[in-house]
This record gives sequence, structure tokens and C-alpha cells, in this order.
Amino acid sequence: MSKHEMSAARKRPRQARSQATVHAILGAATQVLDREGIDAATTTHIAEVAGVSIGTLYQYFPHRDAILNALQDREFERALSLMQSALCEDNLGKAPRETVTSVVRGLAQLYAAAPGLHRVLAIEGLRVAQADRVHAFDLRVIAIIRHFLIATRAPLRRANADAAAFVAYQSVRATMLASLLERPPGLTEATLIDELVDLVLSYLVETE
Amino acid sequence: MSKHEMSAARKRPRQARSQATVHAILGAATQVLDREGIDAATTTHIAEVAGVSIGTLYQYFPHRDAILNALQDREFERALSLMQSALCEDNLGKAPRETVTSVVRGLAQLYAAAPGLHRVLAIEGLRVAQADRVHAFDLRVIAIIRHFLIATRAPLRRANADAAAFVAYQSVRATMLASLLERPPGLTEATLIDELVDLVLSYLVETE
Amino acid sequence: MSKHEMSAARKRPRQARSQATVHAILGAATQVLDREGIDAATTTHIAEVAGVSIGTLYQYFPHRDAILNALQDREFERALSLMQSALCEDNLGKAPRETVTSVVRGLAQLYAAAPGLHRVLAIEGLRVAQADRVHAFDLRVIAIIRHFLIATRAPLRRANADAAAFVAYQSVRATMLASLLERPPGLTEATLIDELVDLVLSYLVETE
Amino acid sequence: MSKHEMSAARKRPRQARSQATVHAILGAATQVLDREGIDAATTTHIAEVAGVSIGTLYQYFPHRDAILNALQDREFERALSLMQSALCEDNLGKAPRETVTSVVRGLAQLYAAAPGLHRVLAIEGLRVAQADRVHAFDLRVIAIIRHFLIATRAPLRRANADAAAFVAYQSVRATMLASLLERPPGLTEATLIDELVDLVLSYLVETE
DNA sequence: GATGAATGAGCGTTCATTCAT
DNA sequence: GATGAATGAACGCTCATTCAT
Repeated sequence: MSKHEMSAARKRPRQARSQATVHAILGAATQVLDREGIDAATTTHIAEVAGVSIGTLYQYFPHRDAILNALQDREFERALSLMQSALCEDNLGKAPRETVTSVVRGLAQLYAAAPGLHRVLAIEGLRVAQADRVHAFDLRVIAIIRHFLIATRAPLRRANADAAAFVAYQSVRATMLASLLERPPGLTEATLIDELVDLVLSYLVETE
Repeated sequence: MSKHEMSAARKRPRQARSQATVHAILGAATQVLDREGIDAATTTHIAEVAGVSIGTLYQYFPHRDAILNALQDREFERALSLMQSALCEDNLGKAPRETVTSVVRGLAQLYAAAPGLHRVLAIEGLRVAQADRVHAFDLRVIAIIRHFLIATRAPLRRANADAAAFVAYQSVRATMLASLLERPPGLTEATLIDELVDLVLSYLVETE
Repeated sequence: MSKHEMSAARKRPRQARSQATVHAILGAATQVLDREGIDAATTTHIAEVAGVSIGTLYQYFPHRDAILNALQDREFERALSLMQSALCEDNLGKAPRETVTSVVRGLAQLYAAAPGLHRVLAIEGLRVAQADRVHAFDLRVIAIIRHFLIATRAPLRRANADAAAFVAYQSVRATMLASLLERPPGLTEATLIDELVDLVLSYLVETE
Repeated sequence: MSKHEMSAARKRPRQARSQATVHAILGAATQVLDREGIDAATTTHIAEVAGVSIGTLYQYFPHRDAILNALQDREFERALSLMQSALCEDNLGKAPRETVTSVVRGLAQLYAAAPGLHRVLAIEGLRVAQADRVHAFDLRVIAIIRHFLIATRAPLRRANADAAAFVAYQSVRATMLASLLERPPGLTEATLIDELVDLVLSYLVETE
């Protein structure tokens, strides 16, 4: 441990410990959800796996849903930052296929890392109580995509950028999740990526 | 109701009563799921709304999940018969846009009739225990679509018919559900249908 | 069917039918209890096996326990008539071993015919609500045995005939049931009978 | 309580609390079973009488039967230790009547302390699901008795030690329970003990 | 802060019993 | 009389949450 870290630790010993505890709980929740599913994700079980008491868990999360929300937020942020890097201004001039491929491939990696977790997060995202959170996330996704669509030099086929962004994103997201959960015939991960890239490209971009 | 059905109904008044009760329970379940969500769909509440006792409910359904399954099956069958009529052999020569439009429009009607219910059925379909049921349904959908794709005279762009069927179906299904639940900016139902038809057409069919 | 029987049947057609129904229900109850145990002996299941409706069952038995009571009574009567014939006045002069053997053997047959049923009846007999019925039966058993003990010419060892009757009867009954349910090592049915006869004889009778 | 036990208790106050709760639950269960019978022994009622919530009850017992099993085990162990001390090697030379009397008297005390409980435990022991537990207990009882019978210097009448042990034990056990539950005429506790001692002695031992 | 024993609302389910047909 | 659809009290059990230590 470097001096810098030590002084930081000494300055806020509670925060450092706190963060470690929060991290352990979220890690445990992720593991439990991914491996055992949502029915096994009781507060008691998550606390056990995290190696903390149930009382401690409730000191960091006001209720069970707050844990799921935190996990959801983490994945939301990962997806957003992924898209933001792929669709940033520097890439406006790249070949459309290259750009789309990098987004699709990134999302595929995200999902494949923990399919069970994303299954649960998809369920969670469909609950009525989550509507606002999901909506807010979707608006941010749409904004990123629309912003890129409007600025790109590629010849676009869609007039309604908002609609196009929504349709493209939902199609990729849902097909990818369904594919991961069902592994349907003739659909390896590579094939899936190719198909989704084609789907999005042919929908969005003028083919010469 | 055909004469045959009528006479059958007259012959067994008890069965008629039973069917009315089953119908009431399924109706109540649909209503509860659509309006109040899955957490409100307790056996007690469904029985209350159906106007029957909890005991009666259990005389017709062995357990709570059997009710959800019955509802799921009903929607599965509706979706399948919808696609089967739109993608039947008689329509092989029709303009692709017309065919795709009729499928997308049909699904849109199905979903719009009870978006809340389809939200819950989507959740239900994501549960691990439901994997086989969903998989079986998906295989039937894929079979119907693939069969049409292979037989149609329209110039196809996809080599892998299975993959194409899966991707097209999942994209339409999920985007439609998400749209209905979120009503994102610039996406009326009419726009959505147009966009999804374009999505599917440009993905599947050679554009001249 | 003889004329005599026919006229009897014509005179009371309802009673004949009734008796057949009662018989069917008791037979079904016996079968269910013996083969499937008390947990399977729901009124619905008994009615099913009897081939009558649940409504009919309740026309002949006011409540579930009445069925068990009827079965219990039947076995009570069988045991009593068994003992009565073995311990009747005609047998007062027989060799004690012969008399005891015939009682023990008779009880063994009764139990072996339906061990599962007797297991259930033993459970039933232990319930608080059954105390009076069991007590009444025991008093009749004791009376029969005591009557024989007092009258027999065999040289008795017991001063208290009531106590002796009770102890002898309970010992035989319980050991027999336990043996049937557990089949303990080294205890075939024949051995069991020999041991119980020895037990009773050495307890009751002066050995020369 | 030994020093060791005390220090262990002081070291873990939580465990002390837990043990108190377990004790309260078992005490409540004993009381309910003894006074109100098995039908009143619902989890809710036991928890109420114990002064704890239903949730607490389930923190210590995985299911209702585990409570009954714990009680059964306790009585099993008491009976076994009783017999073991009475039939230990030190007593091999004692007068048979003395040895048998101490066993019978011990069992009588055990049963008389809570006749209602033993009534229920007898019921419980007769259930099919309990067969293995009861069988295991019976084998231990038989082993203890047989071991003594084989080693004793008293002149035995029985060739089959296993059978003799089983018959003697079942006879004493069942007669005692029946007597306690029915209090039949002419059978005080003292008389009962005398009769049972005579029963066992005359069955097992050569009378001079 | 950390602990984990305690809580209790609420769930899914069973089954003896009733009564309109 | 016979039927069986309907009833609902009551059960065993779970698990998110609280709070005294």
C-alpha cells in the first residue's frame, strides 16, 4: 500500500471500508443473480455470500430493490459508456459497418459476461415500478444514437432519428438476450453479431 | 358457436358451468396482470376479482403458475395463428411489404389489446422455469417464418433462414413491447409499425 | 337370486341400494387406508375409489370421522367375536395353550389381513376424541377375558382378573401391531405367535 | 451446570439466547401436545405458547415435523439411558425382579410425567414417514436388552433373545401407555407396575 | 458501525363440508 | 336420492425488514 493510498485511507477510513462492503454486497448480488437466479437472491443469501451480516447489508442499502437498482445502474452505465465511445465524434467518419460492429460486439460482450444477470435485469426492467428508471436510460441511449445519426456523414435512410434509434437499440438488445438465453439453432455468437450488424445497417444506411 | 358445440354444451350443463368459471378466472387473471402487474396476481386476488372462492380456483388450476401458463398459451396460440394466416402459402406471391405489414400489424393489435399483460408474460417468459415453454414456442415461430422465407418468390438477402427468422421475430416482438410500455418520443403506433416493417424488409429482402 | 331375496329386495329397494353404497364406501376407505395411508384418505378420494360422488358419501356418513369410526367398529366387532368364540363356555375345559393359541392366531390373522389399516386404526384409537370409544371396547374385551379367567379350570396365577385381562390383551395387541409394521430381526409371524402365547401363558397360568 | 458449560455460555451470549428460544419452543410444543393433543399443535399455536413469532420458530426448526422429531428424540434418549443404567453390566448379578422392576418403574415415571405427550409420540411413531426413526430406536432398545439377557446369570426361558427383547419391550411400553390413557378398573399405577414386572419375569425367567 | 435474533404480513395450498341443480 | 361445483377456514412456510445488543 503506497503512502498516498494510506493517507487517503486514514483520511476517510469509514468510506474506504464502506466502499469495500458495498462492493462485496454488489459482487455477491451479481454472483447470486447470475448463477442462482432471482429466486435465490434473498437479502439473507446475498449477505451470506458477501460475508457480511444482514444488518450490515441494510446499513448500505435501504431495501432489497436498492441492490438490484445499483446493479442495474452499473450495467446501464457500462452500456452507455460503451455506446458513447463507439459513437463519439471521432468516429463520425468511419465506415458505418465498423461503427455498428463495435457497438454490437460491445453489447454482446456485456451480455455474455453474465447472461443470468442480464436475464434478471431484463425481468427487473419490465416491472412497473422500474418504468421511470428504464425510460430515463432509454432516453439517454436514444440521445447518443440520434446525436450520432444526425452528425454522421453516412447516407441515412431514416427520417425519424428518434424512432430509428429506439428501434435499432431495442432490436439489438432483445435479440441478443433472447439468443443468449435460448441458443436457438444455427445461431452462434459470431453469426448473431453478423446478423444484427446487417439488421441495423440495412435499416439505417443507404445501401449503394 | 356451431350446432355441434351447442348440443355438446346442452348435453353437459355442468361442464358449461365449469367452463364459465375457468373463463372467469382467466379473465380475472388477465385483468389483474394487465392493470396491476405480476406482484398483485396472488391467487387470493385473482379469485376475488373472478368472483369465486380460492377453493374454486384450485379446482381448475393445480397451482398458481398453471394460470399464467394458460394465459401464456393463449397468447402464444394467437400469435402463431396470426403468423400462420399471414405467412400461408396463398400469400407467397404477394408483395413482401404487404405480407410483413400484415404480420407486424397483427402483432401490434395483439400487444396493444393488453400491453400490461404482455409485459407480465415477457417477465414470465424470462424465468428459468419457463425456458422450455418459450423455446418450444420460438421454434414454432421460426419454423413458420423459415418455411415462408424458403418458399417465397421474393428475392432474399439472408442465407441463414433460421437465424433470420429468429432475429426478425425477436426484433419486432421486443421493440413493439418496449414501445408500448414506454411510448418513447416520436413513436406513435403507426410510426412504429412503419419502422418495424422497414426494419424487417430491409433486413430480409433485396431492395431493387 | 332366490325368491326370498327378491322379495326382500323389492320390499326395501332403497335400503338394499343404500347398503350397497355404504358397503362400497367402507370398502373404498379400507382399501385406501390400508394401501395409501391416512393422509390419502380424503373424503374426495374415498368417494372416487368407491365410485360414488362426494355428495352421496355425505348422505350416508355425517362427517369424515364417521367413516373411520365405522371401520373401527367393524374391526372391534371382529376382534370381540373372535375372542368370544375362543373364550366361550364350551372351551373352559380345553388346554390353556390351545385356547390362548386360538386367540393369538385369530388376532394375528385379523391384523395381517390389513396391516396398513390397523396401523391407521391404532393411530385413530390414540386420538383424544376417540378415548370413550376405545375405552368402551376395552371394557368389553376385559369382560370377556375376565369371565373366562374366572370360570376356567386352569390354575391361575393372577389375583386381579381385570388387571390381568387388560395387561394380556394390550401386550398381545401392541406387540403384534409393532411386529407387523417393523418386521424386526428374528421375528417371523410364526415365531411371534409362539412368543406371545408363551408370554400370556406364563403370565396367567401356573406352570407345573 | 459444569464450569465448562458456563464459560461456553458466557462466551456466546447469542447462542445462549438462541438456546433459550429453542428451549421455549420445545417446552411449548411439549405443553401443547400433552394438554391439547396433536391437532392443536399447529406451528402458529406452538409459537404463540412459546411467546415467539412464527418466523422465530422457523429459524430454529426447518419444518413442523422437526419439532416433533426433537421431542421424540428427547424421549427416545431418556428411555434408552434409563434402560442402559438399569441393564448395565454392574447389575448382571442382581435379582431379576429387582432389575426388571427398576426398568418398568423408570418407564412408568417417564410416561406419567406427560402421558398426553406420549400418546402423541405414539401416534407420531405410527406414521409411515417415521418408520425408519422408530425402527432405529427399537433396534437400540433390543440391543440393550438382548445384551443383558445373554450376559445375565439368571436362568432364562427364551431361546430367541431378539424376539424376547422385542416382545417384552413392546408389551411393557404399550400396556403402560394404554393404562395411563384409560385408567382401566382395578389398575392403579402401583398395580400396573407389579403386573408388568410379573409379566416380563414369568416370560423371561425360569421360575423356581 | 456491526450483528443476527426476532418479527409478522402475506403467500400458496388443502380439504371437509354444503347446497343448488 | 345423487351429483359435483363451490366454499373458506386454516395450515405450513418465506423473507424483507427492524432493533436491542
